[in-house]
Amino acid sequence: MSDYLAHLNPSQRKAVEQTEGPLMVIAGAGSGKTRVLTYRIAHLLNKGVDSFNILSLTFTNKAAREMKERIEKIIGPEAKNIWMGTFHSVFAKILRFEADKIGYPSNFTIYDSDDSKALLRRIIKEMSLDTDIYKVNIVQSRISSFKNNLITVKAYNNNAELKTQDDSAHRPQMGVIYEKYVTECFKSGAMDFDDLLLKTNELIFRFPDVLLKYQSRFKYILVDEYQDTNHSQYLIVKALASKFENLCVVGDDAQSIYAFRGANIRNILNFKKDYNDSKIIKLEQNYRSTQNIVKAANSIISKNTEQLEKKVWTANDVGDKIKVNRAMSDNDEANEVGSNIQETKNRDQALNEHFAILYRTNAQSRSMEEALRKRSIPYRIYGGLSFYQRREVKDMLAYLRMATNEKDEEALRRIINYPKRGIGNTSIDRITLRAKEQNKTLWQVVANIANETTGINAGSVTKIDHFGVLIKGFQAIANEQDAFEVATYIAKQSGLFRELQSDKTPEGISKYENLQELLNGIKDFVEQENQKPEEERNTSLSFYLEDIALLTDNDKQDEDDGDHVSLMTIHQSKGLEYPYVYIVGLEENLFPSQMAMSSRVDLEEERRLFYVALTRAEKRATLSYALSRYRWGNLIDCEPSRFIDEIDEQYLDVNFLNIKTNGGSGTSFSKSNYKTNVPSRFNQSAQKKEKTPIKQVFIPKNLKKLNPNLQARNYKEQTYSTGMKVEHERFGIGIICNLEGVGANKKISINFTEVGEKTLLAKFAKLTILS
DNA sequence: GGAGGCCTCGGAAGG
DNA sequence: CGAGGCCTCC
Repeated sequence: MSDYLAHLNPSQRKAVEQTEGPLMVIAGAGSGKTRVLTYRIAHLLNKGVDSFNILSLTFTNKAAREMKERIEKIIGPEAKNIWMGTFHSVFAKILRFEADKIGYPSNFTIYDSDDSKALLRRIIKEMSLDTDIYKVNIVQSRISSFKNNLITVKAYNNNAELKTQDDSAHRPQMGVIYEKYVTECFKSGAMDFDDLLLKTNELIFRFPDVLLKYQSRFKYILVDEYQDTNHSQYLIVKALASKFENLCVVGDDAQSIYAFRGANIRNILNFKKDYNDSKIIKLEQNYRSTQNIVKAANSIISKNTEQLEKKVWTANDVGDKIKVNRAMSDNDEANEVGSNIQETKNRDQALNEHFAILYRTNAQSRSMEEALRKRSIPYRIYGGLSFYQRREVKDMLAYLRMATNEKDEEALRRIINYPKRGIGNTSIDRITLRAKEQNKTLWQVVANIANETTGINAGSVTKIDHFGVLIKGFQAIANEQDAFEVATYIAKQSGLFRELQSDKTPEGISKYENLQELLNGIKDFVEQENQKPEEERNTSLSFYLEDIALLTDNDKQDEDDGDHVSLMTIHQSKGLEYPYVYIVGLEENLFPSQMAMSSRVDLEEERRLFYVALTRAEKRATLSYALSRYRWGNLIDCEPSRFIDEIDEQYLDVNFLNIKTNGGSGTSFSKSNYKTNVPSRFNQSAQKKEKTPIKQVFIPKNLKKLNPNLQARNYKEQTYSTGMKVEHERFGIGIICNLEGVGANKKISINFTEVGEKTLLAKFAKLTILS
C-alpha cells in the first residue's frame, strides 16, 4: 500500500496529503473523486490516525458500502472500525444510543415516507380539511422542508413569514397539521427520515456534553457529495467538526441535482466563508470522457450563473461528435435507439453492459423497453418500487414492528385487519376515539379491549381481543428467539403466509416469493451476526429492524448481474459511467421539465441535470427527441429542448437540418424569458384550485365516523313492512314493495320515485320511515 | 364488513 | 394510460 501516492495526479495527491484543517475538494465529473476519498482515509491510517477517530459520511448506502470495500482492500480489517455510512444511518445509531435524553425509546421505529403519508392523510381527514388544497404530498414536503431547516412547530408558529406563505396558499392549518404530526410520531415512538437529522441537532445543541463526546471522537471527518447536503446536515457537520476542524468535504456544484428535496447549494458555495483558513483543491482533469463530450458539457454548464470556477479538461481522444437524432414519435425514438445499439454492438463488438439509456422521467422507460425486447437485447430497468416498499413486504414488516415497538401506530393500523379478521373501519374508528379520550395509544386500547368502553359490539370485541392476544404472543417471543425464528413464526401465525399462498394469480405468486425473499434476508442477517464474536453479536429482531430501516432497493446486492443494457433516470445515473450513453426525450416541457420552466433557479438545476447526463458518457453520447409522444394517454406535439441549442455547435453532429424551432438563434434566450412572477409553486397550485367549491361545508361526513352515538342511531334495527314510505340518503323517497330474509340478511326492495326499484340490505340501508 | 367500480391525478429520489 | 384512494352497494 506504500506506493498509493504514485497513482495520483498532483491535485489528487494534494487532496490526499492535506489531512489537517478544513479542506474542500471540488471534483469535476470523472476526475477520480472516489479514488481520492479512499486514498485519503488510507493515508490517514498510514500516518497513525486511529481508525476509531474517523467519520466518513455519504448519501447512499451503496456509496458507503463501495468505499468500505475499497478501503478494506487497501488497509485490511482495520477499516471496519471507521464510522462510515450515510448521514441517516450514522446519526440513527447515535440517536439510539442517546435516545433517552430526548424522550425516545432506543428502539424507536423509523417511519418511511409511506408511513408518514398515511399518518398525514389521516390527520388531514380528521380535521375535515379540503383534500384538494391540503394535498398529502404538498403537506409532506412542506413539513420536510421545515424540519430540514430546523424549524420546529414552535419556531413555525413564531415565524410570520412562513405562516403568511401558507395562508396565501390557502393552507392556514399547516401549523396545526405539523403539530399533530409531530405529536403522533412521538406518541408512536417513531421518527421520520428528517427527524434523524433534526433530532440529532436537538441532541447536540441541548446536551453540550454529548456534543463534546462525539467531537472528541471524530477527529477527522469526510463528507462526500457535499453539494447535496441540506441545512440540517450542514449544521451537524459544522458542530461535530468545530473542535478539530479536520473536515474534508468533496463535491461538485455543477452536479447538484437535489435542490428539489432540500439540498442547499450554498453549503458548497459558502465553504470558504464558513471556514476561514480553509483550503480548496480542484480536481479538473477528467479521466472518463472524450474531449468532445467534456467540452460540450462545459459549454452547457457555462450557461448557469452561479458556480465555482473550474476548468474541466481531458487528455483523452477527441472522439466522436455528439449525435443528435430526431424521431417522429416516442416509439420511433426508441426504435432508433434500439437499432443503434444493435449496430454499435456489431461494429464495435461492444457488450450490452456498455450501454445506458437515460431519461428524465420513469414513464419514458416503456417505449425503450419494448424496442429492446423486440431486438432481444437484454436490459434492466433501475428504479421503480423498492423491495421494502412493496405492500406484502411492508405488511410483514409491520407485524415485526409491532412485535418490537407496540406504540407504532402506523404498523398497528396496517395489520389490525390484514389478513382479514373482521375488524372494520367502524371498530377502528371507535378504538381511535377511545384512545383519544383516554389519552392512550391505540395498542393500549386494543390490548385491553374487553375492559374498554368503546361501543363496539361483542362479536367485534372478541375479534379485536384475538388480535391483541396474537400480537402479545409475538411480543413475548421477540426477545427470546433470533430474528429469523421470530419472523418465521409470525409469518405463519399471523396468517400472512396462508393469505399469499392461496392467491394463485401471477401477482399473488410474486408476492409470496417476495415474502420468502424477505425471510431469506432475515436468515442471512442472523447468519452474519452469528459469525461475529459473541460480544458483538446481536441476532434480535429489533436489531434487524434497525438494520434494514434505512436500506433501499439498490442495497439489495447483485441480483442476477448478467450482461444487460441499463435503463434509468438521469438522477439515478449520477456517479455511474458507460461507454455509450443515449439521452432521450430532449424536448421542451419534458427536459427541461415543464415544472422547472417558471424559475431561473429550477431551470439551472435542470441544466445541471443535463450536465450530469452528458458526463456519464465515456466514448459516445447520443441525444434524441421526438416530434410527438404519448403523455398520460394523449398524443402531444413536442419541440426540441433548448438544451440542444445550448451545446456549442462544433461538438454536435446533427443528422438533419433545422433543429432550431425557438425562433432563430437558439442561444439567445433572455433572462426574462425564463422568469415569470410566480412566487412559489405552492401558491401556483393553490390559485389554480381556487374555483373548486370548498368541501368544508360537509363536515358531518367525518364527524359521523368519529361519533359512535350518531353512528349507532343509524344502525338501529327498524321494523319495516311492505307499503311503507321511506327515505334513503341518496335515492330519495320510495315505497317498500318487498321484504326478504330475516335478521342481518333482511333485504328490502323499494320502489323509489326518482331512481326506480332497488333492493337493499336492511342493516346498511340508512332508511328513515316516513309513514 | 368488504369487493369492486369510479375518480383523480400525475417530477426526479436519497434515507 | 395506470395506480391507488375513496365510495358505493350489497
